[in-house]
Amino acid sequence: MTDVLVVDDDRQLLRAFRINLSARGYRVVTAADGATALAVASRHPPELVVLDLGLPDMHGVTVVEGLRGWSSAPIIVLSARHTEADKVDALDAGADDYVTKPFGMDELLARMRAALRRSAPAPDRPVVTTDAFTVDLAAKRVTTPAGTVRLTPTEWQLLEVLVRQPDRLVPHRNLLREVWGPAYETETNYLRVHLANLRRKLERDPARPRHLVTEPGIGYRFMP
Amino acid sequence: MTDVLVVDDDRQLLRAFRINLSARGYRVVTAADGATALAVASRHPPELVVLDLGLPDMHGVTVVEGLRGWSSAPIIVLSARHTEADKVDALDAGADDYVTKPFGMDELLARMRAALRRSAPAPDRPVVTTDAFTVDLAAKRVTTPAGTVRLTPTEWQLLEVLVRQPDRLVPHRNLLREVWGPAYETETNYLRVHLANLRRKLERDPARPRHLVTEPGIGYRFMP
DNA sequence: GGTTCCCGTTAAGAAAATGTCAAGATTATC
DNA sequence: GATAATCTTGACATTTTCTTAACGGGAACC
Repeated sequence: MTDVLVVDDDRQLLRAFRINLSARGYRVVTAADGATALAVASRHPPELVVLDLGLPDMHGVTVVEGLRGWSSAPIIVLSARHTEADKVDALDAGADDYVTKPFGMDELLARMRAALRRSAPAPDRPVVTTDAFTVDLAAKRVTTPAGTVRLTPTEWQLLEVLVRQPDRLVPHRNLLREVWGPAYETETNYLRVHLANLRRKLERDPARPRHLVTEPGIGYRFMP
Repeated sequence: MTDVLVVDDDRQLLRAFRINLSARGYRVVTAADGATALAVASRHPPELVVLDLGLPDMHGVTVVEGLRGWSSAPIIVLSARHTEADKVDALDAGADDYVTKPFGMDELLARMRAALRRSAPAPDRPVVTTDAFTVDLAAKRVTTPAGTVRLTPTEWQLLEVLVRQPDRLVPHRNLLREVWGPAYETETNYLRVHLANLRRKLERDPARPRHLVTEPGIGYRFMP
């Protein structure tokens, strides 16, 4: 089952999408504006995004950039604007396709299949292993030498953001924004507490973390 | 240099493509019908194909299928036909995008970039290397022959300002302003201390810096 | 030869960030 | 609606980083 996020402020259209896509075996999540789209996406990472550029709260290209910061899922942009400049902007921001309204549902479905086919050879690995634990992002499972570990929802989101970008230093702000939302960008307490919990569950020696590393004053880093 | 195969029976259009794409750094190969397209492609495998569906000798979809038999290069289809069925057929045959004529060259170029981006194997990050260390600004990682080095926040900011302008002399004032703020433009002490720390961590012989060079009385310079 | 200026080095105290813990609040689950 | 699980919040000890000041060396200049 493929997770699809549909972002549009037209409730009518959202309903049509939900019906059409569900009937074809997609699991559909919807959002009516850019902010909730980004929040929903980070909470529930989609495998494909259908994004209307005309959103009430922010420019669609901003949403594309926000998603591309951490996700490589294909993004199909919908828009009523036909000018070349609009298309070039959206595509260069990281969108995979640009469909102008009005469009046929069959065409959009075909474009979705093409985008998914192309992204299928998976730029992001489903499983990541270290010498202390193994993370299966698709199955949402973590195993250590001691056995399977239970993670809370927040712990999962944190771990996912870090694991999706191995060796990369993720600033506090990014972590907080992607897990808790833009309003919590200063709550570094949360990070300390939940990172500590993650370490206690995953690291061989939680007092000396080797895979979930602190970079004081900046953020955290996952090292395989 | 990216190899592009353009298939179209319109000589005029082929000429336009050759000029436009060559000017943007693509290496262009052309074919006027399906048979020669397949022959040329197998002899000289392209990294992207622009394919007009209206060919004199065979149906464009047949060409798509022929290419997909062995190549996974992105295929962008051009067509004068707007019906949904045509688009669905071409996309489901393995095409990555479907552009209807008439189209703008800027849009097509943007779609080519998007397709190539998606088919690219590894999104290589921009890194700066010297013979003593390597800086990955995106991941915030520095590696030396001895291994990875940990930098403090101010050390990172300093290094970033310098590395972003290779070979360029950055005055004290600029460094201080960008790292500490406009109120600290005279605190050259800070520079001495933190530059020394950077050198100790990065330079082969910190007493004789070869990459983080002092320009007495003026500022500092990063030399790759 | 001495003075001055600029720079590198060092170390100690101040400041800031982090890890840890536990209790209360919230949410989920049955 | 009760119970369990999870999250938030605040306090405190610890670690890391930054600031600050002092000292010495080297080059330019008188």
